[in-house]
Amino acid sequence: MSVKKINIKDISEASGLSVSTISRVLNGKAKQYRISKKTQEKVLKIVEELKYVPNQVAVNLKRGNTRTIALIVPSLNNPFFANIASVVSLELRKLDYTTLISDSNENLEMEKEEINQLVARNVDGILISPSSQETEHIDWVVEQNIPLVCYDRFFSKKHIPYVASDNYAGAYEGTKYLIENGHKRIACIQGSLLSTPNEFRKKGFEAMAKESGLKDYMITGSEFSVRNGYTETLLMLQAHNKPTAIFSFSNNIALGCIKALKEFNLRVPEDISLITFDDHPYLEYLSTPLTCIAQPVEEICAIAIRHLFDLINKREIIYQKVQLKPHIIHRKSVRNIAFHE
Amino acid sequence: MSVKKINIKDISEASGLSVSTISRVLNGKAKQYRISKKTQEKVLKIVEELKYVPNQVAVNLKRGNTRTIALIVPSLNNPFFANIASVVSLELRKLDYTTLISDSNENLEMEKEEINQLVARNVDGILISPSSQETEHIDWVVEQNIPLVCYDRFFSKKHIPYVASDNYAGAYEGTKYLIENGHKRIACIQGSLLSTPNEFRKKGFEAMAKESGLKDYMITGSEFSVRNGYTETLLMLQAHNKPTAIFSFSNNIALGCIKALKEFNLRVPEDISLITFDDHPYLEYLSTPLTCIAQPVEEICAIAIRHLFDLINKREIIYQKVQLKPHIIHRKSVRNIAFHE
DNA sequence: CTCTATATTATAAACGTTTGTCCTGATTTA
DNA sequence: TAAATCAGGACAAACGTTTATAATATAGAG
Repeated sequence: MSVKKINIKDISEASGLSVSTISRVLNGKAKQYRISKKTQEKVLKIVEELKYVPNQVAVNLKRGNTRTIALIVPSLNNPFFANIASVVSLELRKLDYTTLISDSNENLEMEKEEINQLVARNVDGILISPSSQETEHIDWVVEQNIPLVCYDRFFSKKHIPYVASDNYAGAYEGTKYLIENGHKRIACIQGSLLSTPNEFRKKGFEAMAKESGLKDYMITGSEFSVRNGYTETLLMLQAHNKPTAIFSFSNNIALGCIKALKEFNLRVPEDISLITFDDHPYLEYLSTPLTCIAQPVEEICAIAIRHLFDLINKREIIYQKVQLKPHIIHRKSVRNIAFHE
Repeated sequence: MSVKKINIKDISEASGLSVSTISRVLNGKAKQYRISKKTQEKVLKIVEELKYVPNQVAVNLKRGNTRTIALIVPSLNNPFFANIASVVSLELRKLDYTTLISDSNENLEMEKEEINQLVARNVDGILISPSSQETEHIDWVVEQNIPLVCYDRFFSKKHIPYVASDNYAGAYEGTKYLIENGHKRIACIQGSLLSTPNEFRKKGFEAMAKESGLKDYMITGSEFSVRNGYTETLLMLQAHNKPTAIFSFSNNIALGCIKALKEFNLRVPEDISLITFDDHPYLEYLSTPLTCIAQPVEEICAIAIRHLFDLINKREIIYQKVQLKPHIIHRKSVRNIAFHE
């Protein structure tokens, strides 16, 4: 039953050829070393028969690379990142690379541990959406010449390549849209204060607010989670003057928001308007189809991967910082109240 | 800038101790080999200073195991599996194992390739939701004594451990619920014909149909996808006598279903009732909160992991087949039409 | 028939660890 | 005082590959 795992030496013995010959035909170096057709066929035949597949661990050790890219996401439970994980792993597979998906749980310590693991495992590159602005562990990676690029979140103060949405523009436009629809009392529910997307979304919002003379607004919340969206909404609904519109800074926040609104029997958009960052297939079929600011996920992944491979292949690399414009998907959750009050 | 990756030999030289001593203190075998406190501290200090982290590739090669478990999902874009991926990777991390998530894209060839890769990479175990009933590649894994357990989908004809929902019971109960609510014309939209969950859901449905004398039903569809749900719904809505209820066999199918229903301006449940397999956070907030048959995801993951580790640790293992009862979450998408026609 | 090319395959070092075994002093036992 | 024990650590083989280099055989040239 239990067949010993067969290795290249077994093939060598079974064929009467040396291991180097086996290795060479298996690695397509047959002509380079002028190995006869006959020998090649013999090798291939035996390999086939014995179902030999080279031990990648040994190969990796010898070659020093692993054809593996690590993808660190803050949370796989966030559909935005699940989506990214799916896209990235499919893309990388096309390039014949394996993806190692790591969930840092929005936790710096876990992230550090993971980075350690990943470096120890000799990954060829790292794609990361960092959970904080702390960079010591990241610097360590870079020092070792391990290619690393940030996606979605990045380090504002470091020269580390990244690709992200233009969150400033997204928030700016979203806010503009709200204001154009007559909203004068707007509440933002933000996510992790430490993340760059949040920082820029906040700035974009504030810029538009300032520009249009909006005074009556609040920015609250502290986590990209359902719970945060829920409790913050609950809180603001009990304040003396409720906002006429809520700007949610992520899909999970929006979900919490909707939950709270429903419990309060508030209709969207009749009683209150809602706009959120991040699209999701279900958004269109909610009791009120949700207007959102959609990020160009596929493009972000594609460019991040390209940058990473530029690094891996040591191609001429300009200091890469890319911001992609998100776009508003208009659905039904924002009401025009310009003439209603 | 570019620091050469430091290895155990560097530590040995820097400390004037032999590599075996370094290795031993790092692996907690200090007392076993009676290494003095002083030496231990010295080693630890230098390791700390130089930020040495052992090359896992070499460790793996030497030890023959990788502390890595592969999780093969048919599609990460399916929230059900994304959820599983998240839960499994978090659980495994607690056990100090790394998870290698692989997306087989519902595609047997890809699955085979991946299994090859995974075996070549010396994973310590495989958790798989197979994309077909073909088992040649699986048998090959088992022959090599690589622990493998199926989750969600499995092989009906093989003695391979699995843990899944009791899909028969789920469909049986779901159908019963529909019938109790007066539905006499029911359409099922099924998923992949090759998958066991689909097989049992279909059987459960048919059993209940037979038991209650239901004659007027149809079973259609062939994929666990949004598109399948969409087109099948479109088709059945154009038939001469529309069903009064639709039983969707997965979340993605339901999404397609909802989309088609909306395009036809059909209200749920006033015009047509809908029930689906799989829960999802958004279901509660859809224009009609969707009644569903929820699978015990966390339990499935937990048990699958336990079985896998039983195998890994060669514990006494009874031929393990586990089916967990799903439960109906009652929301608003099924209408009682018992007295309406 | 010897010599040089040329075609083909073998040998062995190296990748970075772990670990069984051996070695050296020092201390204790008898 | 010789033998035995023990503390502390070093050596070197092994894991399964890849690859530079060496080796051998064959054939054609002269």
